[in-house]
Amino acid sequence: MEMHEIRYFLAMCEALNFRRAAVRCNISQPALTKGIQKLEEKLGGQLFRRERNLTHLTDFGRLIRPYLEEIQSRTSAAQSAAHDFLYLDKAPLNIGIMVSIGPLRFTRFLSEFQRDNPGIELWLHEGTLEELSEKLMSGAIDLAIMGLPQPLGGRFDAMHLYAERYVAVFARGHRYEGSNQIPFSDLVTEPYIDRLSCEARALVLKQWELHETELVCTHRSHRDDWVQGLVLAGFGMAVMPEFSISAMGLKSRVLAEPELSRNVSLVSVAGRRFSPSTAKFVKDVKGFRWTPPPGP
DNA sequence: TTCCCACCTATTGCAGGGGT
DNA sequence: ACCCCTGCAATAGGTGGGAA
Repeated sequence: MEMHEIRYFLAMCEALNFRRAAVRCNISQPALTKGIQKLEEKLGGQLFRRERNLTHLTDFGRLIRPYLEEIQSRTSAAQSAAHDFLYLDKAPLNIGIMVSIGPLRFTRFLSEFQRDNPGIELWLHEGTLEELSEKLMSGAIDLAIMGLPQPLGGRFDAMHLYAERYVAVFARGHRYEGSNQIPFSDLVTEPYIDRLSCEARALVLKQWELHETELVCTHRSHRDDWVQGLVLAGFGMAVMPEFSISAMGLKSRVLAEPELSRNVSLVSVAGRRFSPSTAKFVKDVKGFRWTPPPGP
């Protein structure tokens, strides 16, 4: 069954006249007749009773009509959805965000992006490095924001956004408050709260080994909000990227000897063509000033 | 694997004609 | 005069083969 045949049929249902229906469809009357005949042939029954001024739908035609109306309605909806997607109106955009990345550095960008692109519906998906890599490959997400201790290999392109240092976080009144920075050797004597989703976790834990000190780990969690809550409650200190701190009242100092940092990047699948909304996001990310100029 | 071209087939629309 | 159908030509679309 062809779409134009359905269109001709529905025009005939309205006009109940071959000539007038043809005018509505912008075709000649014989073309419309042929179209209706084709449809009748395909459906196996007569749709209209041809009686000059009394041309009308047969019982068979009345039975078929709602189904073909449904097809036309769905087709219009599909065309409308396609238009919205291509012209960035109600266009979905799925972005993966690594669990260890805090919203702090993104709120200004996201606010500008939403203002400039009100038609793009942003969906944020949280996940680990492995989970987001898999979702990128399967197409479940279009882009991912990842913190990378080292460059990604394989089929991925990574666009550098900003670098962030790792800091020690602790509660108010902790002895660290008196220092500008905390050397690792000073870290290993404190009760530690283990961030299981941290991509630098192995590097951090190695410090206890290097300093031949026993690790006193009071709690372990995949969730940064819980880790920060536990630190605030005085259970111990934790190590995390500086822009991942979200809890009010939490204190932090930069880690030193050695310094530890990571690159936050926008990751996409190499060689894969972007959808319009993805292309716009990448363009805006490129144009955004991720590292603010040094203040006065 | 992709692109281009030639050839074949199907579809569409116009002109004209028959029936009422 | 109006409504619908038939025959024919133009056009669009599909297929297969060859080149890059």
